[in-house]
Amino acid sequence: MSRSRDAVHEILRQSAAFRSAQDIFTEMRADGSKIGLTTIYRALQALNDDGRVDVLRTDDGEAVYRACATSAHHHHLVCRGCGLTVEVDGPDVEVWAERVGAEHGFTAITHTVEVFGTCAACAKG
Amino acid sequence: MSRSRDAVHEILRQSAAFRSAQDIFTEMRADGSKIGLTTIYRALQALNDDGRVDVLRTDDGEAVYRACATSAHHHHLVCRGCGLTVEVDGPDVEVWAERVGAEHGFTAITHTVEVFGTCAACAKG
DNA sequence: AACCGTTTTGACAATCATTTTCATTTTCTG
DNA sequence: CAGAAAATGAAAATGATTGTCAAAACGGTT
Repeated sequence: MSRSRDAVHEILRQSAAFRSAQDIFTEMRADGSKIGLTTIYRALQALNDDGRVDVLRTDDGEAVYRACATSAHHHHLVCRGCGLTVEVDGPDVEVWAERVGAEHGFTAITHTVEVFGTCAACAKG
Repeated sequence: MSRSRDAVHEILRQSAAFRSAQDIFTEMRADGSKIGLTTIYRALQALNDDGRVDVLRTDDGEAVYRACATSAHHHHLVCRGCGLTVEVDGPDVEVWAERVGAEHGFTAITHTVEVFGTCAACAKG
């Protein structure tokens, strides 16, 4: 529901990179929208609750969001330069995480795995 | 150098969990120290620059620190209940990350991998 | 011990992302 | 269309972190 939420979702769909709330706000305002920053935060939170967008934290603690193609469990390969993101799979990693947890008596294992690098385009400068 | 920095380092050494700046501040003040919060932030930053402490972000974006036993590359298995942390190794994961990056033309690959779970003690309640 | 330049420290203000509050507007539903 | 419920935006409140700056602690030197 809600027009704003769809608009925010749409912005994310059109971007291959993770985007911050401020970032989305700036783009939408530039496009003539009168949306408020608060609404964007609410939309992102709702989209995330519904599993429609993924969120991760940058090194400086800012939350960034992305509309991923799949809702299945996956990881990200993110370009440090332009933010270009590729969704990747890591069956071995899933198994490893479970095993490591079990070996130390931990249960209800979850994990976060993100891979960073410089994409081919950015490497050229 | 600096007394405060050693004091902060010492607090971390005595904890198996990741700790926040505020958290460390509260403990030191309770112990009678007159240290300021600013100094703690500076100490943590310096210790991190020197590679003496690891840092990671909680889900709500707070930075938490830990003095790890090894300075070599490793990952963490963290208890969601008490924060108890075990340093773990994942050779397969390193290889996987490199391969995934290379497959997509990315260079200068790095990665973050953290495993969360409930430790045996916390599972008992 | 008194002196002096350097480093460290801590109180306080400033920043920045995010959340809350609250009154207004929009959307639904009957 | 009325009236209730949900959504919105502006502005204030939070909370972590950083910047500022003057006071305090050091270190080495007479």
